[in-house]
Amino acid sequence: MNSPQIDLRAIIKQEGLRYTNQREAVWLELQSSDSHRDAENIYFALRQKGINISRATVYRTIEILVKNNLVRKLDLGDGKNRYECKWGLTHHDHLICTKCGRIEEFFHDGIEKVQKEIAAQYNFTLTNHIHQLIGLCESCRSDEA
Amino acid sequence: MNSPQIDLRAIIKQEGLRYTNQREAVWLELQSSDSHRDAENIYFALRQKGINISRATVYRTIEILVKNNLVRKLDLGDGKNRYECKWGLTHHDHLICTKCGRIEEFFHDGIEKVQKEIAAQYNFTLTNHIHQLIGLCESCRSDEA
DNA sequence: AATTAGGTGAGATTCAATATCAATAAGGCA
DNA sequence: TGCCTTATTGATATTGAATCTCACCTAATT
Repeated sequence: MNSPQIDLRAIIKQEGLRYTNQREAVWLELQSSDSHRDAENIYFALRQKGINISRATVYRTIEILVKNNLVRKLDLGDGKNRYECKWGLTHHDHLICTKCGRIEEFFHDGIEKVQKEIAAQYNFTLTNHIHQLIGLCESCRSDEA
Repeated sequence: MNSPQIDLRAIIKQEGLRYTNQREAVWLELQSSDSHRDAENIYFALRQKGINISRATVYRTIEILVKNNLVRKLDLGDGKNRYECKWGLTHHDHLICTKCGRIEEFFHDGIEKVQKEIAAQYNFTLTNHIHQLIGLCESCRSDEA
């Protein structure tokens, strides 16, 4: 399921922004992997490929992608944001192993529905949610003790 | 339901730590309000009361309280951790208004159960979870144009 | 009271993320 | 195509929460 060509150029234009090599590069880099990467990781990956880009631009571009719903920002609680390309992915939340950092994705329709009910009950208009199950994965648990 | 006297001294001792004025002060300050406060807020509140304490000690003490399950650390995604005194509170998660910062608390037994099921399914030992519903509260929604 | 090991505070340090601003390049137009 | 306007970029400084350092202080035991 390789990127069925999202037209980033069109999206960027629609926002009244300019389509630059750097913006394209960040988008391609994010698309190249389905893992949960931080900004520094993206930055180094691009530099290593010989692409001239600065941290500032990486951060700025990711922000544009997030705002346009192409990329999801994750806060795993370790002080740095992670990003995952949303393209081709269905919605999911995360299970996180505190020891090895392993991340599993889960989805539960019932929870999604209940979330909406709760929001309605409190008169909130839901725009987002964060749901992370935190613990030890199987192999890390057996390592303990 | 005012603090039915948790014996912080006993807990601190049991940890092999010393019971100091600063540690007591941080605990009392956290107990004095049921809102979601950051470390800086606690720090200033104590200083304003004439208590001599440093940021380092505030952070260190809160960490002790968190480890001993007296205080809950919240990451609301704005770069600073918030803390809430757990004493007398039942478990709950949060609804957060992105505009005014208002925080509502919710609890749903069904979700709690499903979380455990999901963890079991992935062979994770659950130690914690983060569940935040993010959006606009009623009044902020009507403010929007 | 003396001892001693843990605790504290002021300030330095870390680190992710953002701001600054001169230099650069995208994209419309002639 | 070349020019011009203006958004964008990049090197660097800056921010801000949180942590570290280490000399001084104090709780707690004898």
